[in-house]
Amino acid sequence: MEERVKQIKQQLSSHSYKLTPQREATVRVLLENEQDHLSAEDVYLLVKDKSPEIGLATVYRTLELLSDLSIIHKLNFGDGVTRYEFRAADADHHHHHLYCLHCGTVDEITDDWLGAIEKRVEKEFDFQIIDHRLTFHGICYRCKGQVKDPKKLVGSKVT
Amino acid sequence: MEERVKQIKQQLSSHSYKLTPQREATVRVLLENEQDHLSAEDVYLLVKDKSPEIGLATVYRTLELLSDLSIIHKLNFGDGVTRYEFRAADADHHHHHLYCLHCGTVDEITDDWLGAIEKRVEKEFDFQIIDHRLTFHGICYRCKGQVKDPKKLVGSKVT
DNA sequence: TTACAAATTGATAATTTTTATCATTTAATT
DNA sequence: AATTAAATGATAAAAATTATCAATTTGTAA
Ligand SMILES: [Zn+2]
Ligand SMILES: [Zn+2]
Ligand SMILES: [Zn+2]
Ligand SMILES: [Zn+2]
Repeated sequence: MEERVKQIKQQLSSHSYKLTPQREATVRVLLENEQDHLSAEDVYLLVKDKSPEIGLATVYRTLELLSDLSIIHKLNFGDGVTRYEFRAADADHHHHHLYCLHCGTVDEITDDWLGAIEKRVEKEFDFQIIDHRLTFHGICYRCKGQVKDPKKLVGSKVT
Repeated sequence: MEERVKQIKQQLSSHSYKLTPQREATVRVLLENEQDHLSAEDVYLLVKDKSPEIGLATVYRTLELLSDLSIIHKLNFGDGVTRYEFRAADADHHHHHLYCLHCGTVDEITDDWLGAIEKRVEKEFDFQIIDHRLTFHGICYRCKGQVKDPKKLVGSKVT
């Protein structure tokens, strides 16, 4: 934790940005909820618990800054808000998501399974891949059996 | 074209919805721009050219309806608006997208390359896949060579 | 056809999320 | 300490989407 914060501090300062108390509070909330996919509002409320003086605009600015520096990732699961999560410190590419259409849970595939497909894309489309997003929409193991007609669930809920 | 419209009319009526003139105009715009990924505003402006009396709310309602019935797909490339495109009439699953971080163009991989990965997901995660979204972010063949430091492009532009 | 009920529409208000503005505060530098 | 730049908080503004509601259209039944 302290190690991660220190590392982020260095990433910021290497681009001439400071790790202000507000930014640090935001970073810590993201680290403490690393397995979640928090919206800006989520982060704001969690930060406010500890540092009630922080403003929403600062949280938005911090998330944008961390995203610009590729310290965190922006995600969108079609529920109207942008969500954020840490990038794996080492991973070049992004893990994958399993989005349950019944309960809304987002599980993760932490490995990158797209290596072979990416090679094909680069070759067949002459497309230089920098990043990717892969999300499966369906029914998670928890909700198995609770859904009569899963096909019905697809549609407006998903982008 | 007429065939597709007729087919959609049947899909609607099988769920007790009517293909009103406004809905038909919207469907035709989507069909005429099938290779694009239009936003609601895009669709609205195009429909308005032919049927100036249509209201924006009706376009939103129609897109939502078509999406609910899985006649069209909602997409999100992180530019703040939801985009729409027809589902391949036959395809069970969705094609993939190549989003150029330099020029914003969206190209398509029309085949589904995820078959093997989906089998793995279903087995290893006990997750029943209904649909998926796969987008690669990078530099398209048109922009090749025009970008000095492609890694810099990743970040805030993308969800 | 006429009468009636339900579905749909258009105009617009309201909501939601995100960004912009700007005066003030904080931090770094001379 | 004085000077400059960076960052913040409050809040206005923008942008996209959804909700409301009176009016219109459509389908059905007498
Ligand atoms: Zn579930
Ligand atoms: Zn994740
Ligand atoms: Zn390009
Ligand atoms: Zn497409």
